[in-house]
Amino acid sequence: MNALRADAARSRERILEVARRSDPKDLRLNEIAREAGVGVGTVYRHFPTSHALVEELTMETLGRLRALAARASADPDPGRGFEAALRAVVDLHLEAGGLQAVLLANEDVSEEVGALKASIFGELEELLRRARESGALRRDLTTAQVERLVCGIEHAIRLGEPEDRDVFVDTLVAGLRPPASTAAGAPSTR
Amino acid sequence: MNALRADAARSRERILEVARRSDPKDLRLNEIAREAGVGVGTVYRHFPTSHALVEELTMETLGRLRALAARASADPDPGRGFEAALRAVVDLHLEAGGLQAVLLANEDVSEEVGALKASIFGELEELLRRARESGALRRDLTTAQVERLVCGIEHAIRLGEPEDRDVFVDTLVAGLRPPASTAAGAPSTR
DNA sequence: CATCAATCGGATGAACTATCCGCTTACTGT
DNA sequence: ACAGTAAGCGGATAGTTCATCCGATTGATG
Repeated sequence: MNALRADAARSRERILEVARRSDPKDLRLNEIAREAGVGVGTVYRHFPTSHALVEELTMETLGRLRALAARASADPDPGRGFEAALRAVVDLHLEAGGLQAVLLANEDVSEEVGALKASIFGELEELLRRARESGALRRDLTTAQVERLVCGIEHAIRLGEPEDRDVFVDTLVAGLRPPASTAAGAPSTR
Repeated sequence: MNALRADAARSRERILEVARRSDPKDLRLNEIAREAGVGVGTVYRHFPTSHALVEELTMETLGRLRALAARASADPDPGRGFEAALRAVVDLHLEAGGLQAVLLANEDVSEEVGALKASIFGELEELLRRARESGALRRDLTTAQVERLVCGIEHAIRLGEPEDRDVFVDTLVAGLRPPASTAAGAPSTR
């Protein structure tokens, strides 16, 4: 279907290569065009929006996120799986600056991205459901809300030094546990 | 010292009035000039940077923040004072969009703002110190870090609906408590 | 009311976005 | 090998917003 012409594929690669070195939160398409030795029109042909470009840059990260969610879901201990996933997800956010924008967007440019996101959210929904049932996660938080809290922590870490990461994530993890948590006991609905 | 000329004072007021209606995170000085019926140069004369304008807009909020910190410090129960302050501070952040930028800036345009901030931070430092000692706050978090976490929560709330506020703040509050809080020696006054 | 420093206004240039369209080029079939 | 053609390319360009500069204006002062 998408038999890209040879020169087009080359341009696309050039653009992506340059874009990868740029800040995903502040992509200047014209500047990228110049650095990639390509016309502005070419960039806009391949990526009509800077968000489209961010999506493309984030694809690989999305793949890793899905794998990570699957692995966490497979953990026999939902609480442990959940916490591990949480930490890994925060790391992913910190590595890939565009992840937050891609995950939060409710409209996706690329269908591939949309499908990946749906798959990821499905997996996470299931993971969190089990975490809630096992008493590892507050019952009054939806998956979408947890996602936003992760974005908040990402924001907080970016405001300061990377060294904040561990304490901040610890803080988040602790905050997500049910209040008045009694170790491993039954969730006892408060 | 600052005997502002009559017309200058008038312009200044006009500008501030218009600016108060704008989004503090996205001030367009040229647009404000137009709406205020004033030349662009006039705006830039009074506020050389959009940050300077934000500072001015945030002055009142800073005053409220200081009062709030003082009140919390006066609470005989440091834990309760701390938690109350935390909730109020988050509210302040949500009301005044520019607060985060002003608090996080390490260089202040206005000396008045600098002095206010210093006073506030001093008060908060003391409040948090007592909170830590009383076991209401993790010992491995500095005041600056807590401030960043508050900014993170603000970010998370803004990503979604305002209804998230209460749960999110609960989450933060819970996360800030010392880990393994085995109620041992917990001074809780309830 | 003459003087002048403070203030004003907006023309202006720089930076960036995003579109449009004539020119060029890689593929296809013969 | 080569002509035909659709896909792709490049960059001129119009539209924005930012921030500066400076000649014209005006409020304060003696």
